[in-house]
Amino acid sequence: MPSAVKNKSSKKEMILEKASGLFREKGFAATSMRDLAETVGVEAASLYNHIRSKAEILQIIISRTADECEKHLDTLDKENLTSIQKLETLIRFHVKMMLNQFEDYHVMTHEWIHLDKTNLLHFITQRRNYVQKMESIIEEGIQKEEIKKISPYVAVLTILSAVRGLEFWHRSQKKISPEELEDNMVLHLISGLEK
Amino acid sequence: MPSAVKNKSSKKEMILEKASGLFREKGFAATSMRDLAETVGVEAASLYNHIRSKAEILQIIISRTADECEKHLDTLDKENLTSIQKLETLIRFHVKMMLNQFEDYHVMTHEWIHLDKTNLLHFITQRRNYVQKMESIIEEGIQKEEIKKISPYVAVLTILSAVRGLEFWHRSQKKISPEELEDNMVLHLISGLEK
DNA sequence: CCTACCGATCGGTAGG
DNA sequence: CCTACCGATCGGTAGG
Repeated sequence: MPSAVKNKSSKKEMILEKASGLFREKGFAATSMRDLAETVGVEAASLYNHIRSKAEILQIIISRTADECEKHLDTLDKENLTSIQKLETLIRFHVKMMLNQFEDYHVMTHEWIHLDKTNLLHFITQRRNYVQKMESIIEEGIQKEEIKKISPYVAVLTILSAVRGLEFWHRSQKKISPEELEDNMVLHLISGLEK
Repeated sequence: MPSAVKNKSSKKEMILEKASGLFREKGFAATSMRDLAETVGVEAASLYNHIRSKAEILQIIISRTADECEKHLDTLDKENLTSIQKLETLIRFHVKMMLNQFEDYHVMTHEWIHLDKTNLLHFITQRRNYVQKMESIIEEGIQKEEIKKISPYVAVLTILSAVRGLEFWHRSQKKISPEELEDNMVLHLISGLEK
C-alpha cells in the first residue's frame, strides 16, 4: 500500500522535525520522549512505531545534515574556482544552512556529543575529513599566493565557528537581514585571509 | 574556627571544579549528582552539605566566569588604546580564557541554557551588554576610519564565536601552540577588519 | 559525611 | 495508536 507507506514516512518525518526543534531548544538530554510525544500529539509509546529509540532520532538528524555538508564540499571541490572563491562559496553555504535549516544544523553542531559510541566515532571522522578538505583549499591558496600565510587549521576553525555563532542572531531581534549577514561575514572572514 | 571554614570552602571549590569538568564533558543535563559524587569521592547526599542544588552549581560556575569577562572589558574600556588595539586585546583575552579556564569557559558558552529562569535572564542581559560594549568599540573604530565599514553586530558575533570554536583545538591533537593559535586568530580576525 | 529512602520521571516494552 | 506497566535512575531530604 503506497499511501500507507507514504503516510508512515511522513509521520516519521514529522517526529524528526519536532524532535529537532525540541533538541535545539532544550538539548538532547533534557528532552524526554514524553515531551516529544506531546508535541507530536500522541502518547509516548506510540512514537516507537515510527522510530527505534531516542538515540536513533538524534543519529538521523545529525547524519543527514552532515551528509548534506559533505556532498556540497565534494561538488564544490570539482569546480574550477580560485581558493578564495571556494571559501566564499563555503561560507555562504554554511550561513544559508544555519538560517534555512536552523534546527537541524544547530542540533548537529551542539548535540553531537550525545551520539552513541559508533555514531559518535563516525561523526568525528566525518568532521575531521571535512576540516581537512577545507584546510587543503586554504593551503592551495597560500601556495598560489592568493591567501596570506596563516595556519589553515586555525582559519578553518574560525570560519566554521563563526557560522555556528549565528545562533545568537537567530535567537535575537534580527536587526539585520540574512543577506547582510552573509555579506558581512564574507567581508570579515575573507578579507582577513586575502593577501 | 577559620580552618574549618577554609576547609569547607575548599571542598566546595573542589566540587565546583569537578562539576565543571563533568558538565563540559557530558553536558549539564546528562550529568547526575551521583556522577559528581563519585568523581568527588563522597556519597551523593553529602554534596548537599556544600551546595544547595545542582542548579546552584551551574549558576556559580557561569556567573563568576561571566563576571571575569565583564570586569576585563570594563578595565580595558578605560585604557587609552585605539579601537583595533582594544579588539586585539579582547581576542587575546578570550583565547587565553578559553585555554586556561577551558572547563568553566566551555560550560558558560554551552550550558547557559540550563540556568534556571532568574539566572538565565540575568545572564542573557549581561551577555547582551557585553556584546553592545564590543559593538561600540567597533563603531568608534569605523568613525575614526581605523576599521572598514562592517556591521559591528556581525563582527562581534564572529569574534566571540571564533573563540568558542577553540574547543575543537582543545579536544584534538594540538598541532599548534597556544601562542600560535592566538596570533593566527588575531591575524585572521583583525586584518579582516582593518581598512 | 553516611544510610536509608522519598516521589517523580526516565526510556522503553507487552499486548491488544 | 492506546493502556498499562517495567526496572532504572533522577534530584533531593530526614535523621543521625
